[in-house]
Amino acid sequence: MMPEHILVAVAWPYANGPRHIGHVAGFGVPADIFARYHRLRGNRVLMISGTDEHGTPITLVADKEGTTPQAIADRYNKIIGDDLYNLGLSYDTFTRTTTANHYAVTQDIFRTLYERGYIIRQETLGAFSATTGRTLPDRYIEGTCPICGYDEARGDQCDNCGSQLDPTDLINPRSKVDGQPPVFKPTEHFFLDLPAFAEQLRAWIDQQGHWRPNVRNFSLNFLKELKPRAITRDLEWGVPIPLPEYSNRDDKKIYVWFDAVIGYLSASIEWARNRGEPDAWREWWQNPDARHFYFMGKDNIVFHTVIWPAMLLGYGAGGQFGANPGGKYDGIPLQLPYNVVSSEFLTMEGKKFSSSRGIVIYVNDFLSRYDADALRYFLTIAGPENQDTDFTWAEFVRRNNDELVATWGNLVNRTLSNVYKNFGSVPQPGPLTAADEQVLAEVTGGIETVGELLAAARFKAALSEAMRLAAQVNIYLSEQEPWKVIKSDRERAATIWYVALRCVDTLKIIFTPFLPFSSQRLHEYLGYDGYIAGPLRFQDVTEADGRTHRVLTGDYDQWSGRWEPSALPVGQTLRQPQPLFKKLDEKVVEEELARMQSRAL
RNA sequence: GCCGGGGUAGCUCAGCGGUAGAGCAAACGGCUCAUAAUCGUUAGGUCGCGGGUUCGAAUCCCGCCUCCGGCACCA
Repeated sequence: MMPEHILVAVAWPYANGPRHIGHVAGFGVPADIFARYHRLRGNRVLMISGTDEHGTPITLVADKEGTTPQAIADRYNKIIGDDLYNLGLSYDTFTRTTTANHYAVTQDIFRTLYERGYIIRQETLGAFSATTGRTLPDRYIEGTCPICGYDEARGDQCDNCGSQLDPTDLINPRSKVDGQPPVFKPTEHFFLDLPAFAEQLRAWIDQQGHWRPNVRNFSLNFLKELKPRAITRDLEWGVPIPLPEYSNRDDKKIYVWFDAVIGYLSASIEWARNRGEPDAWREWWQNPDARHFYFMGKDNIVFHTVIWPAMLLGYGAGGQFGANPGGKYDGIPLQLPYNVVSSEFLTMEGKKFSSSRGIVIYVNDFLSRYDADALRYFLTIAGPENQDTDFTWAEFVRRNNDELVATWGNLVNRTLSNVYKNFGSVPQPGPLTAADEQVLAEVTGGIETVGELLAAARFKAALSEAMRLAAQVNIYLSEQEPWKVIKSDRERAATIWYVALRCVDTLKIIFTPFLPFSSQRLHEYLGYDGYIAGPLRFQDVTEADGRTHRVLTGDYDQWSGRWEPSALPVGQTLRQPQPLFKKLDEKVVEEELARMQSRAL
């Protein structure tokens, strides 16, 4: 089978603070499982993302700390990058939106859309901060609701009566940031002409029968009331507008969302350049057979199903980057998303995550006490794949101890301990019985069944099936009782343990996308060398302007793992095994709840 | 308010037109190689409420209750 080109496009974490486990549950972990699976299958995967570093919230954090937006972005780019590395998220390129490359690609898309008439100018009445002169987004304006009299209504809606509002509707409007009344004045903005693409988008989305129904329905509905959308803001922090009259102005920039989605393309271009093959990204973006999978939370659906596709349609095969005169992909437009995999939300002990109220567990804090695979297991088996789900410490401990440790960890440990102690290497089997053949066939079948579920982005079902297969091997061992058999018939015991080892070795591959760290350790206990999948590394990239930034990447071409059944050689020497996972004390629940309580004070 | 998605065993969830399912928790039993891990058996639900379509409805339709999300300048 020809290797497929798969683009795994992961939502860009916003760099105004550390990210909590809800963020990585929604897109990071699922996307990584998907990417790892496809790499094991031998497909050519390009997994890209980065930190999203423009926009109002970062400027507010900077103001509060008396520093620059760039300093804030630098700090959280580092923390978030470290988190993703520690979680084993195997990005080909995890970069950032403040690179010269990203600015160039963003401006190319803006300029191309503008020249083709898809970006139009319009004057609007904007709200500005009286103290800083910057745009005050509707959400940052508070006042009394003209309908119900609630005095903490926001500029976009009243949380008390639910009415849709304009900031100018509010009685006694004031900035949420400094309490001053906002200044309203006319300002020119650029609008993306979304209605120009409405029919094309509708026809395209109609054909996407493989999308999750909520994604498709929601997007089609969104198309019904499509209006031009402002893509600039009165802000000094952002990508400059690439038009002569704005080149020297520092008060109007491209809106963060417009540049953030372009990151999928700019990061791909950066990946190719860093690799020394500047046109390599075209194999994913202009190859008609490539498939693009986007992973994000449900709040971001329309940016990926409507707005970004509209931008891509408008850009087509043009611009400075898209054009490939005389090249292999001359005149071929950029690819639209193949699937948009949206997750629901994770809640924390029954409540919404809230940094300000202390209802939160940050990724780095979590990983300082617990293993990445334990978190990856929980977020996959109990995560918000199809509906909102709740993270509780009690459930985390229970799933870790009763499922991960007891079923899979114990199967590995009892098998390796027995074989290591009694044989030291993979034993030579005698003739296989029907029971032996059956368990081998069932586990081998998992390569197919779990693989199909992974390809369909049904991660919860895929991991459940893998766990069921591990339980099947535990049943097999209970029935065969090799620890008894060895006392009278060493050859038969050797056969049983050989079968169990083969099953464990196949399950190791099946579990690798979900649990890469423990699978690697198991790989070594089984006597193999090299990396089954990994490792990740950081790379420092210096651009033409002399600035340097750090990119998370990895040498994934070197992976030795293949999505195939075990071919464990008889006689291979095992290494001394250790338990794969840590059993957690029940006291962890109380400790963590107390920790959360103290943060809330 | 409008749009979308949920409400199924004590808990977490799967099923989405053809005799109610899984894991965990519970009760009992087996095993003791393994991180007291494991294996088996049992028990447990008028599938949010009310109507309708159908030979047959968790599953389709209508209404209602309730929870979550989105609603265009939060990202």
